Amino acid sequence: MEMKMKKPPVCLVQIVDQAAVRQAKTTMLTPHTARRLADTFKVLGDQTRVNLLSALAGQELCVCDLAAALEMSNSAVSHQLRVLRDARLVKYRREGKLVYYSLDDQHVVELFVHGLEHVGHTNG
Amino acid sequence: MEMKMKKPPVCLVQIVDQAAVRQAKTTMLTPHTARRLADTFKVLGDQTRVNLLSALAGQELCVCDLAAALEMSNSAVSHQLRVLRDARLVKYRREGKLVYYSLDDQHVVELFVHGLEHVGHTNG
DNA sequence: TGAATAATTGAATAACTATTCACATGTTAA
DNA sequence: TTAACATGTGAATAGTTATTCAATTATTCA
Repeated sequence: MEMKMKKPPVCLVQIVDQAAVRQAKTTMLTPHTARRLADTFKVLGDQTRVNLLSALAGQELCVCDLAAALEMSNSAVSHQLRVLRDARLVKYRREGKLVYYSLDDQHVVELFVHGLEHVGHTNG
Repeated sequence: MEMKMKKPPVCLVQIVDQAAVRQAKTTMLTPHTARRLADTFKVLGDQTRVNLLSALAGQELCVCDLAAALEMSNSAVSHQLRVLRDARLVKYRREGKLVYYSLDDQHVVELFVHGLEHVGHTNG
């Protein structure tokens, strides 16, 4: 969760290893890339959205069925689906009164797999 | 323009496709796993922590050098390092007054790579 | 037309979180 | 002991967000 607080004064604490700091600044991601990467992970960092994505891993589902599967209100699900849409993680198609959502690509699944490896669980 | 009002039904879960909902419930992660996966991504979903991890990608660094590289206060860095430690994403070793942090394993780097693929894929 | 259903959305609110500040802890060296 | 320094931490604060509720939009069908 990013906060736009005013920038703190640069701390004038002593640097131990100037070369190491310079090296770190070269390996660090650019501010723009770091922000975008963090934003991507932030979207994945919510249980409801993880549930939505894993429910969509095998099939497309309409909003009300997603709500039933997650046992949540349609409104709450719809709000989170918008976040996933904005992050280009899911796509949707309308079919009459229903809107079917599905994963936008397989990257999410790979991210889940690697994340689960870190978690230390392989089930799910 | 006024809207005709209708009281919402008591049960607001209207299932369209029972079989699809059952199927979704089987593909969904367990609540415990979903929570842990979301927690992992949540830790990665912060620009400061992304910066810390990418700074540590090539070398170990002490707290004050990390603070210098990120141009943040030692306190703010220390707070976030604790989050990374609790998530077992970084490890540390004390050397006199200094505490050197490093990546706990290289799996974080892989997560970053896959996350960056998605970032590059979204193009905006 | 109008009613019914599915989905979306805006506002409000409560819960969460990243940073700052002040102080505490721990280490080294005199 | 004392000082100096690196790091850690609790509380306060302010920005953020997930959910609920109510209303709106969109589509189909009688």
